[in-house]
Amino acid sequence: MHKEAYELSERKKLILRTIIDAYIAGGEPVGSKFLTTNKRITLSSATIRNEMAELEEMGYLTQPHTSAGRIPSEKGYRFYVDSLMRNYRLSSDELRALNNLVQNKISELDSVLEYAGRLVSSLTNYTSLTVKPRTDAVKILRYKILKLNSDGFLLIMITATQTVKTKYIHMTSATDDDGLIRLERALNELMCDIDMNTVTMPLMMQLQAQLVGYDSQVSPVMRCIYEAANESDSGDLKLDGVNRLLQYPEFNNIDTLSSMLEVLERKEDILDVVSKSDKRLINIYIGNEIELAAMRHTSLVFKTISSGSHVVGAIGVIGPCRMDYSKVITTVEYLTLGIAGMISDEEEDSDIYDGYE
Amino acid sequence: MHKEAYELSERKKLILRTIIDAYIAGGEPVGSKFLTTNKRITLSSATIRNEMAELEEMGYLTQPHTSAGRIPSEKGYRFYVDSLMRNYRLSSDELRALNNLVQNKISELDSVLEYAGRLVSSLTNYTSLTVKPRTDAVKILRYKILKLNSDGFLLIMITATQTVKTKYIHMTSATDDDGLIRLERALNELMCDIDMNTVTMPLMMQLQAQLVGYDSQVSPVMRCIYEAANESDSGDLKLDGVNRLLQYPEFNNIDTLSSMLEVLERKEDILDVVSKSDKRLINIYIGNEIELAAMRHTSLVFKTISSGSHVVGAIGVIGPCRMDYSKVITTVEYLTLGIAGMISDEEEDSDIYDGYE
DNA sequence: AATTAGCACTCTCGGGTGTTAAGTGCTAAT
DNA sequence: ATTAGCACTTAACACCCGAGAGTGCTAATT
Repeated sequence: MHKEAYELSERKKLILRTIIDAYIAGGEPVGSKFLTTNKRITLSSATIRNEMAELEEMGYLTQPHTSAGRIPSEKGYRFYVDSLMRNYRLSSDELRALNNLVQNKISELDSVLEYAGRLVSSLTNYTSLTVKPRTDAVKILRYKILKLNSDGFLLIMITATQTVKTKYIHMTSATDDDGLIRLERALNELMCDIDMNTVTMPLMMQLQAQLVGYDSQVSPVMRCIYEAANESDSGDLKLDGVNRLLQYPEFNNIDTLSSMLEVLERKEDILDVVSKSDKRLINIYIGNEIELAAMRHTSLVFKTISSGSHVVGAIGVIGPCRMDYSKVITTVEYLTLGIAGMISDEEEDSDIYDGYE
Repeated sequence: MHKEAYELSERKKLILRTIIDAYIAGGEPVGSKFLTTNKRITLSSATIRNEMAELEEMGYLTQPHTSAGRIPSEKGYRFYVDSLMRNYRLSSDELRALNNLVQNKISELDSVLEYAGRLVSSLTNYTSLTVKPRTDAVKILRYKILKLNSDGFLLIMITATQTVKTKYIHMTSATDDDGLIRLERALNELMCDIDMNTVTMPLMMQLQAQLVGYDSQVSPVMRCIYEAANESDSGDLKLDGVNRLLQYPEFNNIDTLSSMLEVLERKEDILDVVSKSDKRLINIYIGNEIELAAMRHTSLVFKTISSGSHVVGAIGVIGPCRMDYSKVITTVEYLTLGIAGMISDEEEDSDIYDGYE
């Protein structure tokens, strides 16, 4: 699969994997002597040292200083994630917690994501992130007008993405029922399924023409429609368990921590990364693999949740490069699949999206 | 106003104020020698030392260790805020930034709060917080039913707080228009302006009775109404500029920082404090004045934004006890007033709340 | 030819020590 | 009542030293 796979002997792979496992678990540089305690490695420390020196030369390991053990480099982690890592088996407790959330069928996606974030953070002990995707400008398929009282009416818009938006519109001058019916008809004739940025003067004039006598209503209505169509939910990123990062020695340094918090606060950047990501597979960014300079010492793992063809959210984890990738990946994948299933179940009940905001 | 005001000679007050001003500005314990450089104080360091010793005995100052200068105690800060502090004058740059936000009439309250938070944080250099209040279970004043297609209809609910909620309801069995009209009428007769927790069996049976032939529709509708009424927007707290706290030496200690982040993550606690606060004046909590143990070393300043009689949000600042109270108070008050004004302007345009989510 | 034992070397970490600077409290003089 | 002067306390910093961990290299062993 990878060129590197042929570059390394089985023995080197074993040593590399053992080192990375140990470093992920303990967080301290791993020395040759420690490796001799591993049952699967029956070599003297000297031989291991030679192998480690070669692995370092090849770029899989680095040394914090000459008299310390080795720690994985980014290339090392990458190879580990791609080829070496063992599958994590969720414990029964963990499974129970995860299933609990999925089966508990909380109807609103927002709260599902909130609980999911909290759960992922507590299970993995890293910071979790949940994303609600941005919804771009949207086309409106159909209009309904509902007179509420003598002062105004409710404009109901059904969008192309099968959601409903409503706006209350205050009537500047009394408009009789006939006017509202004509307005509704005119909107449905002229303003359906078009890109709001292409509304031109001729169209506007046509609209005005159809509504002679009620044209004072047109401009507030148009404003509302325009707003509703462009209400781009710019995407929402929520984090949970930020303070968990503090327990890892790599963030005991104030500078590292500071740059980390800065990243977490630049939510647009993270949203950008998520929006540009693979929508079907799990995404793993290790250290500098992400373009953000301040994320040099952190890794990001996430997966989007899809319902049918469209993305409804994403769940992931942010933590140190020394992350328990195996556990994180398993947890995130299990949960995203579960939530996707839960949503598609729900959609069987109702074709249109039930409950929106 | 305060008993303490009589306890202190003018000279003590001058010394105390000068110490607190200096400590807020510099963050380092203030010694007697430094105070002699102040033009308004024409005393020798020895005299000042005596006064400082007395102020310490009275509880306004403390000493980190015997050979350090003095720092204000919580009592000291409290007295400073209540009686000693000078008014801060916003600079023209600051005024411009603040006015810019207020005059820029962004229509959605959400984005206004978001920008306001960012602005407050950047102007004061502390962490800002913005709160959208929780909306409790709500009574529904009126129902409208709108048939969208043969599969289902839209249930529109106008609430007592003048907002509109809609739910799409899937029809299990085909229901003709007459059924929907009768459903709407029955809901408006029986289910208006009542507390959802008091819906009793007799009421349910009455409802069923009015809808003979269509009763299969009743239970999903009831479920939706119940959900809509109890969709308690549990309040939303957003923070901005968390990383700014790192620049203050009081948070250079990992433990302090950790407990701080923990507090920031327990948003419910902060929401609680805000919801129980004074709705008209600015609220200032210094250190332990707040019940949360982990906030021992932080202060919280905030003010709610009201439109007419109801609270639409709150803006504030979290920072070290050594906070530039004067600047923070002025900034927060100016901005909350500005936003309140901006909202009430808007409400002149439309009686009902225009644009909700 | 591959592996291993042995050893000199390097580097960090923690503890101990001495010095410096800041600031105090007290006493006696003004 | 105020102040000068002085002895005292303490944190902070720099410095040194030894212990411990781990390495790379060489020579011996399998």
